[in-house]
Amino acid sequence: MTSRRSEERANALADKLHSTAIHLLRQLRKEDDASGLSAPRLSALSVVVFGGPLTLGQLAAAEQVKPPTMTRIVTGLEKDGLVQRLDDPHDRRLTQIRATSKGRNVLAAGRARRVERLATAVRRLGATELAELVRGAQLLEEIIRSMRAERTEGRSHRARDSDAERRQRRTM
Amino acid sequence: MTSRRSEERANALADKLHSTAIHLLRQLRKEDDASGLSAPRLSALSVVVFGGPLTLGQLAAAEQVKPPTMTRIVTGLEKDGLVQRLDDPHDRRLTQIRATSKGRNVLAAGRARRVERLATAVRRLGATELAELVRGAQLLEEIIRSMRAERTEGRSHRARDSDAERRQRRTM
DNA sequence: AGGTATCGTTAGCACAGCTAACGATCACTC
DNA sequence: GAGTGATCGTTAGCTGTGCTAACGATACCT
Repeated sequence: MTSRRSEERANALADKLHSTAIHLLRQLRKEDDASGLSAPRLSALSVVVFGGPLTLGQLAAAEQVKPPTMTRIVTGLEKDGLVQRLDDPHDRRLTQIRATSKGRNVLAAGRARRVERLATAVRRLGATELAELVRGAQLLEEIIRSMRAERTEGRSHRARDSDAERRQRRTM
Repeated sequence: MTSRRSEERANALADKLHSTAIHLLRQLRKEDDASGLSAPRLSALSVVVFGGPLTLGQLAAAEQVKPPTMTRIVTGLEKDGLVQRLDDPHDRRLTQIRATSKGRNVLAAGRARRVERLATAVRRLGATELAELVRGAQLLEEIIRSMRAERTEGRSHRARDSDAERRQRRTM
């Protein structure tokens, strides 16, 4: 039973999370230049490094991006010698993406640099606040997971049928 | 006294906040098509609506963006009839940006639509969890504020001197 | 073998971010 | 008052990210 009151609070919170995420990323983007890696590239590289070799399609899905977009990101990373494209011997349509040792090194450095400012600020928190923020991040992560799930199941209860919706459905 | 242990936790948290923000915005971006307003435009419009009339430069600063970028965003909003450019009678170099009534209406609708998915997910939380998330958002907001402040003061303790740093300093 | 599906790429669009350079205006000084 | 320098917004041009549409290559399946 969602009361009028708690619904408003949920809306306000959603709104704040939205703008907060925007501003956080705008701040962090400023550190990108230092590592020479943009956010999408850094994020993709991270998946490749930690997620082992995987196909371009899998990588695109993991990053919630369409294949053409990931093609370009990988091309950029490859040009910098951070990842390799490898032919899959079993299915030659696939191209496996693997991190090079340079990629692993750069990731460690770049990632550290990128989060440094954030981590510095986070370190100023007391233990209690840190725990609270960890909890908040955890909740937000679950929420995002549930949002993603919502997109592929139980669509019928959703009323509107915008372009975005149709496109989404088409590409499923 | 920052222990080795808590430093690691801070790094891990910073890392998680980073990727979480990326994924949250990627999800929300999918709703943009529905409102016809991209995230930067929606955000700028929001500032104009709630922050009253303000100059383009102030708007750019508020959105942490360079003036040329804001010029284009405002041009787009103006083309859609959501904001107006007004000459300042006291200083004719300035252009005041003001929201139209259409802009106010569209903001309400678009903003609601954009956060709808997020709000829906948020509403599934229990009261306790909601409070926890509110607290987390609040902490994160403060952290971002402190990050921004750090950029303009006490720069000396920062060791590296990258292109990004230099550019930042130059444009201060 | 032939048709269909899948994968990655290419081409082409829109948008957001930046710097550099410029014109217009203001403010200050001589 | 005239000139000099600062400030504001715009324009031009670059890079990068995201998308769809269309295509070639390969695999699968009957």
